[in-house]
Amino acid sequence: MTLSIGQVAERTGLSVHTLRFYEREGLLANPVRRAAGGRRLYTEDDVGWLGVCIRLRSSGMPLPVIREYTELVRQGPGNEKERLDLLKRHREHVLEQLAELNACLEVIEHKVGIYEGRLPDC
Amino acid sequence: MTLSIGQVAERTGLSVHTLRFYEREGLLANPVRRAAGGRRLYTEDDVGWLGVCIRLRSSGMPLPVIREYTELVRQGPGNEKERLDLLKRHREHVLEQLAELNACLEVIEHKVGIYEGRLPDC
DNA sequence: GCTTGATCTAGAGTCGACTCTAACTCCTAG
DNA sequence: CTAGGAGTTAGAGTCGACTCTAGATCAAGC
Repeated sequence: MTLSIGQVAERTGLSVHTLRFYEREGLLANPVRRAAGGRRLYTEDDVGWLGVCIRLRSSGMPLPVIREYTELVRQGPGNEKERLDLLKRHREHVLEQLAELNACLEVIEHKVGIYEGRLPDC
Repeated sequence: MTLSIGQVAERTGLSVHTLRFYEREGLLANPVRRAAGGRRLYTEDDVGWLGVCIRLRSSGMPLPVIREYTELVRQGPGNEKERLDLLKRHREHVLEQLAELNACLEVIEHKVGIYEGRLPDC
């Protein structure tokens, strides 16, 4: 079973523009198949991979780094160490973001506390 | 005691360019004082406020919204409800980001687990 | 007085990540 | 057989947030 670009857009929440853009940027693990006539045919696997990309993006991984990771995957077995390194580096980055966000949350909670009159103003 | 733009840059981690840019964008609660000769003189209060701005920014608040909040603060007492609304809206946004980041972290941990051989590949 | 380094302004440039346009093709329903 | 909607490409445009440049001024040490 294959999906059109419009169906994939609906499923992933990405626009068709963005899907084509991501493809041009080399973010897809396997080249997207084409129907006679040149239209893209996506598989469920493609959608799954896009899901991973979306997660990596939304956690702040730049497109070039996602491409790098994609290329490692595309090359097949033999570079697991590099993939692991890349993921671990990103994990650190995510943990830093979580810490920073929590610090921000504290600032906000504090101010909300003040404005709700639960805390003395400073 | 006052600080030069360079000293504030050092303390906040923002560049002097960014400090001037933020001022132009209306992100400072009080207008920055000037020395004879036109140089900026920052107070500790200014640095404190910049710290808040940095936190709001790093948690994804767009500059125009920070300006909006700044303007409410600048107007003085009487608009606490609006400030509170704005902060609460942002708090929701931060909580969503935390949830999303945690979801990303799970994906990453899962993949790391696979590459470390602790999990069966899928 | 002279040099050096920080600061000033106005405005231009950059960068990442989309987002859209134009001009065309293709498929389906009526 | 034709009208409309979805798809195609190459390339241009936008947007947010900086980041830098040019050319001038200022303050401190020699």
